[in-house]
Amino acid sequence: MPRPSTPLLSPDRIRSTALAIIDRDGLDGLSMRKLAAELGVQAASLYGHVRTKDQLLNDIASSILSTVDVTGFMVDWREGLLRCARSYRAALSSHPNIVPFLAYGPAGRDESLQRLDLLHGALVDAGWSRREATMIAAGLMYIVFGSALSSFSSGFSADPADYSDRYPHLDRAHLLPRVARELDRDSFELALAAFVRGL
Amino acid sequence: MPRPSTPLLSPDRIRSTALAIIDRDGLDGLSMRKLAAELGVQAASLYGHVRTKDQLLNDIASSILSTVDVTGFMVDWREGLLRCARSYRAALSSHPNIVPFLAYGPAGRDESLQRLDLLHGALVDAGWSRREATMIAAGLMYIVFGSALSSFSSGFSADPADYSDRYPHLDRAHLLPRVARELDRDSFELALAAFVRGL
DNA sequence: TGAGAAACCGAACAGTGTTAGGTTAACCCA
DNA sequence: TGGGTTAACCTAACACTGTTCGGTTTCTCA
Repeated sequence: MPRPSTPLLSPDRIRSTALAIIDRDGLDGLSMRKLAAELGVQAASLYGHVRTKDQLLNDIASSILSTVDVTGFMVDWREGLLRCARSYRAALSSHPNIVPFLAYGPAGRDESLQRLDLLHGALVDAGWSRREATMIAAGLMYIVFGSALSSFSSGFSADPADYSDRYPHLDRAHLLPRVARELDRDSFELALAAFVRGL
Repeated sequence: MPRPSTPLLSPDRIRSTALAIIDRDGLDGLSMRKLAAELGVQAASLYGHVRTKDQLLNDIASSILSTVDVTGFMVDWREGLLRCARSYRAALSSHPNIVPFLAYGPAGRDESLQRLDLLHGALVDAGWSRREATMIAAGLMYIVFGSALSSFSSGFSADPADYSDRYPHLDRAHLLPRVARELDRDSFELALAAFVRGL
């Protein structure tokens, strides 16, 4: 098939299909050939619209992070931290399979930095020193990314019986995926509340 | 070269060489052929000592995590949390390039679970409910892993000039790798202290 | 001394991201 | 209406990756 009448590919379609594959099959489940096949196309054709796979993943990540909301900082810096962290986590946990990628490379993404910059400014305005503001923002990111990694409760999804005898103190209930989700959220809320309260 | 008089390979030698490559070249820098070459051997020979690359990485991770110290819980649960978190972070940050691997797969590693179990038991003994203990332990792991990801300060190591104009609020100082290390540690300590204090 | 296992190697398989070069259709301008 | 340019796709290939199969040699143990 040479040049089709209406283009089959567009950066948007590529990104959204790639994200769908990641959501469905995990980060390792995405290959350029598979992505191309899903788009009804050969792998090489993708490179007319996308510079590299890494760039594609970065673009996807950026578009996810762009949904993070840092407004509501004008009220109160504590409230601002809480909202920002919750919004960040919501964005990440809507596509958990891409989090390992974020955790991988450098965080030099524009979206991250713009939001970090806003956060930093708001904290300085609230009376913290620049250094303190940087550390508080970093601490917040620790909790957000740590909780999004899903290596914890969600990582346990094996047979609870395997664990119960070997780790007597661990509550078996949280090994069930359904409970794990909820517990993960509650753990995040607890960590966030404790962190902000302890400042 | 057929069978040599004294074996060239051993699981230990393979693990330590692999870890050295990871430390030097990053997680992506480790391939079985490169590892074999560094050991003066062909890639296929590795599979007589190691089941799979993933298993090798898991073993390396386990040996790193085995250095985490969870003693000192008998004094005080707060002190126990602090020590455990610091020890955990020290272990991770001694080999930062392997952290993305830990952040990736499920945390079903024996070393992780044994320590989590001890932590959990100590918290319950201190009067927390089982559910609370689980969430506190999770929160602690969020901070430890979040801070070990190095996607933050260490991820910025580009030219500070690139950032200063676009993100006016961000302190440029932390873009220097030397300062970043220190700032990362301080951010971790601040987050940890705030978290434990806020409980 | 002989059997069997242990340790390594060469070659191959299926998969990966990516590039070079070719083919055709759509578009724009004369 | 025709001709050249360009955009969009393709096939084929390259250099990798993890892993397996079968073979060769040497060591170990009975």
